[in-house]
Amino acid sequence: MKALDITEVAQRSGVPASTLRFYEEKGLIASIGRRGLRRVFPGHVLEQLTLIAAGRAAGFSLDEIARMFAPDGQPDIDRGMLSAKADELDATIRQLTAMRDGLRHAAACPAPRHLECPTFRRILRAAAAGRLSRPARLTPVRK
Amino acid sequence: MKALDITEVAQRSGVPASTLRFYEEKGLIASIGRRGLRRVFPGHVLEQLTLIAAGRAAGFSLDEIARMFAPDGQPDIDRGMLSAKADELDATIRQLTAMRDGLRHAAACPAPRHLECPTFRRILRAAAAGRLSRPARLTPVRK
DNA sequence: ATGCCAATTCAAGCTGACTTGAGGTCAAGC
DNA sequence: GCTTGACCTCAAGTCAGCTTGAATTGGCAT
Repeated sequence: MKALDITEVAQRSGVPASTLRFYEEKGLIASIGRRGLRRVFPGHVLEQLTLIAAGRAAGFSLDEIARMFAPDGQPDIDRGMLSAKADELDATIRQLTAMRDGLRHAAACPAPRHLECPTFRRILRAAAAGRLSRPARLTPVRK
Repeated sequence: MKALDITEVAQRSGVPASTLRFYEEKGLIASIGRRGLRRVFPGHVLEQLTLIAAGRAAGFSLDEIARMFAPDGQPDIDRGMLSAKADELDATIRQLTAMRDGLRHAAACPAPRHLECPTFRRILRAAAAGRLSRPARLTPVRK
């Protein structure tokens, strides 16, 4: 796979150069040299970046993601960790679903005080019940 | 509903007093007076805290929660906004569901390299494609 | 050989949601 | 009336994940 300099990586991946440098510093990706001042990355860095984005989307921290890569950049994913995360996501999904239903109900319910509406209270309980553990951040809030 | 001082609220809700003060400063909850130095809150603050927790669980920021609910816990903003939020949550839920399925697959898949597994790649694409919108944070990382 | 321009380094700053610490105050118990 | 202890205020610190700014460097075109 062809080598790409940092600007090309930034353009193709949509990840800002500053973030690429930051990720390199953190050990999430590795450059294979320089072209003048410019970092040069191996072509597969693009897939790594996709993986990183997906991991972030699933709620992994950068540190956790870093732990998933072997030193050579090959994914070395702990399967137990993956299913643990899947379980976490399941809990999150249930919670979000309850919240969504709560919001829909609140939007439709004519009761003057939602906290007194039994349906809303039931939904609240459900939403508050399971404790999630990690953010599922997405949309890098790129403006 | 009976008034509670800050310590009682903290004990019953599990929310630290420092956080209660912080929430009050932010306008998310309101005290109704003092008993000596101590803030006194109306009894329904407990339900408001539940609502706040649920909102945080669903990925709303404190500011958003403040905007969605009047200080008394009544949904304040127009119903259109509430259903818009519900729609947002729906998108997030679909995304997380795809991600969860991806993780489960990765945990089970015997392929030596996930990046070479077609299913995993498809899931990666899906995860990278749809952009979630918000974090779903919970478990206040209370140690 | 001389500039230009973009990339580099390093430190500092930013946002969100709190927590922590220093120093002050108040009601209550002895 | 004095000590005690919990709460008070206000400022500063923390953590993650980046971004921004200042000063520097190096390839490329003239």
